[in-house]
Amino acid sequence: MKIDPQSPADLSAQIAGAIRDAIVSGTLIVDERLPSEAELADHFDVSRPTVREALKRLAAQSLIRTQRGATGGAFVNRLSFEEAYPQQITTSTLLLSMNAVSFETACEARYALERACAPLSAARRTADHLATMRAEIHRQGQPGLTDEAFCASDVAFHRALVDGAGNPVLSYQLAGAVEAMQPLMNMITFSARDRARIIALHTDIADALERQDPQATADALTALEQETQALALSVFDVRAAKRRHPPGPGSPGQRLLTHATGVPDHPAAILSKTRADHVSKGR
Amino acid sequence: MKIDPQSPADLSAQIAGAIRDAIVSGTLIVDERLPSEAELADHFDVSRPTVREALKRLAAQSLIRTQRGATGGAFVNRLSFEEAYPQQITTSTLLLSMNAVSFETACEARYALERACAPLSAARRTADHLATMRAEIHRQGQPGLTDEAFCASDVAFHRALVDGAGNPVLSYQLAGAVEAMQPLMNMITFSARDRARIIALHTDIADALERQDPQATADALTALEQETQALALSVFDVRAAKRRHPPGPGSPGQRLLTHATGVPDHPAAILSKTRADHVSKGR
DNA sequence: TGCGCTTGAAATGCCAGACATTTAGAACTC
DNA sequence: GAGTTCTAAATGTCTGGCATTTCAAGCGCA
Repeated sequence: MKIDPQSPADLSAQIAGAIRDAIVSGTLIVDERLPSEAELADHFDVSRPTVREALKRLAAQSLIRTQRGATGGAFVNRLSFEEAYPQQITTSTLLLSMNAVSFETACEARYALERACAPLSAARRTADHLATMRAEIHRQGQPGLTDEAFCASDVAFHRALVDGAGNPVLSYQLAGAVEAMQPLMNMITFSARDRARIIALHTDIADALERQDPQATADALTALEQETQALALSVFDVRAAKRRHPPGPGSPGQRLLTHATGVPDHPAAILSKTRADHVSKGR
Repeated sequence: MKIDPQSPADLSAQIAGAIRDAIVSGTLIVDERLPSEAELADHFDVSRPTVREALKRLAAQSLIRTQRGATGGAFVNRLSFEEAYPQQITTSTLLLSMNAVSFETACEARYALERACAPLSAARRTADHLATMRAEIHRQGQPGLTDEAFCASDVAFHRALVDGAGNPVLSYQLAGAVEAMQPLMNMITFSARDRARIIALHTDIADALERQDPQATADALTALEQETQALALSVFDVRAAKRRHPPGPGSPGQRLLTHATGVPDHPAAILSKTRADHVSKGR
């Protein structure tokens, strides 16, 4: 494991990269203890703070965890799905909010991915998954529910659908789509949305899953997608009409959000706070 | 923006979390310059090295970039899909290699996601995408091709299929699946695989996409999935037979890889090296 | 012998101060 | 006005040290 002191890149970045490669390639195995900071500093011929910066970079990606004390040190962390979820969601959220992604594109991707789960979920969903979905549908129908709570329930409903497929890899991959896109889409549409219509479509989905009918499940998801797209279109029309100078045909299209344009339409504060950084200690 | 000096969490982790929240919530907008390290140290009432550790954590997640010199500093980074790709792939690779994910589960997820792209790709694939796929098929048929090169070509083929959907969000979400799972799956199967059979199935896929036939595309993908699953089964059978004491019915099943068991079957060194850490400078 | 306490060592967490390097812009010269 | 030099600001790095946490060995005592 070597670094190049002449490289223009930061030493701490180089060191972090070298250690990361060792972890990814399996040279360092799970729960193995890395050399102490002093030993690493000696090995790479740098100072201890530089090594520490490198280790913090790795800790931020949950590749290592650190423990204080006599038998402490840095250990290769067994990256779990639970740990990876919040990072995935944070990254997906920022990708959508910082880039010129149209609502249509995000919505299309989200439902395409969810439809991929439909046949598996129809085949394997347990009674628990169905019960969760029914409960969320019921909650969504209660009067006085805030928009934020409706949005959260919506996410929980779709999470249950995805988890119903019984495939943790799928659930992980979908987490970014469902948990990041859904709240952003809702922020745009929920002020105008017709809750009764959404609830009816959710009921269609749950019914189809209960019957274990994959085609009906996919069709219901498609209907929900079209409903969402149509709703978004009307929202954008209203907004465009409100502006005195509606954007011409050469305009960049409707951005999904906020930060990219510097003109937030809704605060992003309802996004779940994620703290992907601090790795739980212990083995 | 405040931190709690009494918290058991590292100060640098707390500071990184506070700044991350500000970025995700939009309080700090893209390309905005953060206060200098000295000012941050003063604000949070910590030393400069501690602030630096926090900034390195954020840099490791591509949330900020740093610039040296008179007008330098730390800037909120516009997270691009290109930057997020390698992180996504590294994370997916480690999730698969460090956890007890069965080959069957990973394969199922991978093809479910890819089938989600099929209808979109059938509708929108350009001549370029088709040409890429045909070229990769041709390369796969050349004699003397190493297993690693065949694997790389396989990945390129499926990337073209996914990109054909013309949806950057989908392409990003699929990157983890295709680029991380495919090489791992190939490492298990490529020694035994029947290249001619794979090439025939790839040709079926390309043909279906050329005809813009979504159902045929999905069916061809399903056929490829079944071929892969069957191939994996036979590989596992052979391996089990080679062991003097084959695992009993209560065994944990066939793990996808390597690190989890500490007994690598194949070196993971062919995984593409990713350097998700060092953010390119400049705006 | 066995239990509990003390103490030491090892490791990370944190700090102070300093120097090196890079870079943009101001100031200056021609 | 163009080119050059100088300067200041900021990050990158190092030295050295202290604080804190944690385990384990050693010791005393019953």
